[in-house]
Amino acid sequence: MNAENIDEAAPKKSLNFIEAFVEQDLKDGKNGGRIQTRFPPEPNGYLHIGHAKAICLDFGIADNYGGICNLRFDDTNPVKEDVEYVDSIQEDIQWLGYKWKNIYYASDYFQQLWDLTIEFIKQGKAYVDEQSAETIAKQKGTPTVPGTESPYRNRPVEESLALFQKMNTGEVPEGAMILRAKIDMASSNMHFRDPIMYRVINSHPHHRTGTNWKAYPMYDYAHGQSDYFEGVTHSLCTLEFEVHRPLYDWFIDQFKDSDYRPRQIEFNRLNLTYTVMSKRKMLQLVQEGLVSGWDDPRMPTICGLRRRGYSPEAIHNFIDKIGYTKFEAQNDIGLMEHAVRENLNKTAARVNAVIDPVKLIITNYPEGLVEMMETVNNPEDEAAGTREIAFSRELYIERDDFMEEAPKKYFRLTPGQEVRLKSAYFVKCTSCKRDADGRLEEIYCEYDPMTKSGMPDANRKVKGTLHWVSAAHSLTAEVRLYDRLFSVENPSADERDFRDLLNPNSLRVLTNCQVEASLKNGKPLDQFQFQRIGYFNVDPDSTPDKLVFNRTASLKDSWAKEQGK
RNA sequence: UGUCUCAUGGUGUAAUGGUAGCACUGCAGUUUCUGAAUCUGCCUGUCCAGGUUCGAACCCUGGUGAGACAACCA
Repeated sequence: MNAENIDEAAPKKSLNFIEAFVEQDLKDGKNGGRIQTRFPPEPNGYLHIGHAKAICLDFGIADNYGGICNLRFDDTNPVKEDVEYVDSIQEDIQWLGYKWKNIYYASDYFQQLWDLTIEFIKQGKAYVDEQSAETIAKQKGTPTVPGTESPYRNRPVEESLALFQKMNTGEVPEGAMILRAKIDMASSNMHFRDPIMYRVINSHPHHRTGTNWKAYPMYDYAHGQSDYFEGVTHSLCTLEFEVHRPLYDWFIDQFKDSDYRPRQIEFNRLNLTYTVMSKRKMLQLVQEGLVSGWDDPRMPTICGLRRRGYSPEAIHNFIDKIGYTKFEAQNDIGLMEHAVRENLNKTAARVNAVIDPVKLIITNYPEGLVEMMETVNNPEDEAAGTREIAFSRELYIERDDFMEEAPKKYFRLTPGQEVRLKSAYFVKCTSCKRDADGRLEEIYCEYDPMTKSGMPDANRKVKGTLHWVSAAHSLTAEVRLYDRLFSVENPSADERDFRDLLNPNSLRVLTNCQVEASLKNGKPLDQFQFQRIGYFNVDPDSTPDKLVFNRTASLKDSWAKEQGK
């Protein structure tokens, strides 16, 4: 490459294939240069991290190309839908930082769709089929065997028209009649074998239209037409809809009356290792009480991640890292953890907490003396400032920060080895006391008064640094790490830090967690492990299943231990 | 024995006819007031076989492998 080209080449940002399509459409002058997308959830569950991937794309494309993105609830099946979900979906999208232009509901188009369908039937392109679901399924054939035509296929238009009207009055029981498009029972694409356009549902009222309608349009019909009504230019969806695209286009062609046409483009859905993302399974976890709700921190829902301490930025970072392609991928949960660490390391305030405390007594430190030690709130953000924490003769440290007989690479407290107490002094262990069962009760050590933080001697090299709380100044909290209840009988935080715990700050936390749940059929649910290292959002109203923990040093150890290494 | 889609290190992704690059993981080292984070280095890749071309991850042909499709779900 010669010198002239370098300047042009350098800033070139690689596009994902969808952006490339959009740019090509723009270049071709399609749809008058308009860009419009939509995020079309069915309100039948809470949004999860997989939806976040779609949301970032739908809203992101609109933002990047000066277009608009609407929120549309695909509420064509009242059996599964509920306003609870409508509300939570809106909340979660907003939390992610996106603003839709308009909110639409597929149910808003029921009348329009109905009128269109009447015309469609009059043209002889659809018929009412009165066969049972089983019969129809049988006649459909298989992917390799052509289907057979329904005996009702060529019934008079007037008859279909009259029956279609009846389908919506309530006199037709569910399952007795459906409206089918007359296409091709021998098509190699199963979706063309006279697809169902309308079915009767009168067992459940619709969450918005109540009992006004008894006949409801199916996805394949309603979705494309909704896109068309709204002026969507790029209808982005996941790979499993690839086979539906020809039908999507077919229905558009039947009704379109201008040059404008929406275009469906598919991308790969998010598959996260160790993570259950099926709405059906998540619903089961909620209904059977295996989790505290859709926002249980172990859930991969947006609200669960929010409670777990993920920030919208962290989720955006993660989505940016994984990309959009045409093939199924397995995304490592580690990548998501990396994204959240990257973000929260810069923003989360740290506090001290001891989970499994053991008393550390500094034998040469004056009894009754209390020194206030200054410590930083966030080592990666000077603006976060400092706070003071009380230091005294008797402290608590983490039980596994001490080993009487330590292996060579153990950098924490062990007899004869000097370590730093974070923001305080260097101490050297002299001895320890054990109870009759050999359980560690107290550790004794001596401090070096010349090594207080900030003093010249504090620059001396030590291998290890430990966190601690002052016994007399600490408070006890009952904390739960996900499914594990840690009842800390001894104080777990100094007073100052305990107040921090009640602040709505993101805090680091250790979250080793494995859940095994059983499904109704007795088969074990995929063993899933929601998070190894995580962060927690602590809010004042929260129940005590929150834990603050400022140490990351031993995470690798504890994880290795769990793996039996 | 159909139709559609896809195939790049362990994983995730770039390169769209012109030097296979980036990130995560792993390993090694560095640094740090907690072994995290940071920083550095290393390892590892174009599914196979032909063809077109000066040149192929990319275009063509044929294999192989994977996923989606047979809900009155979306």
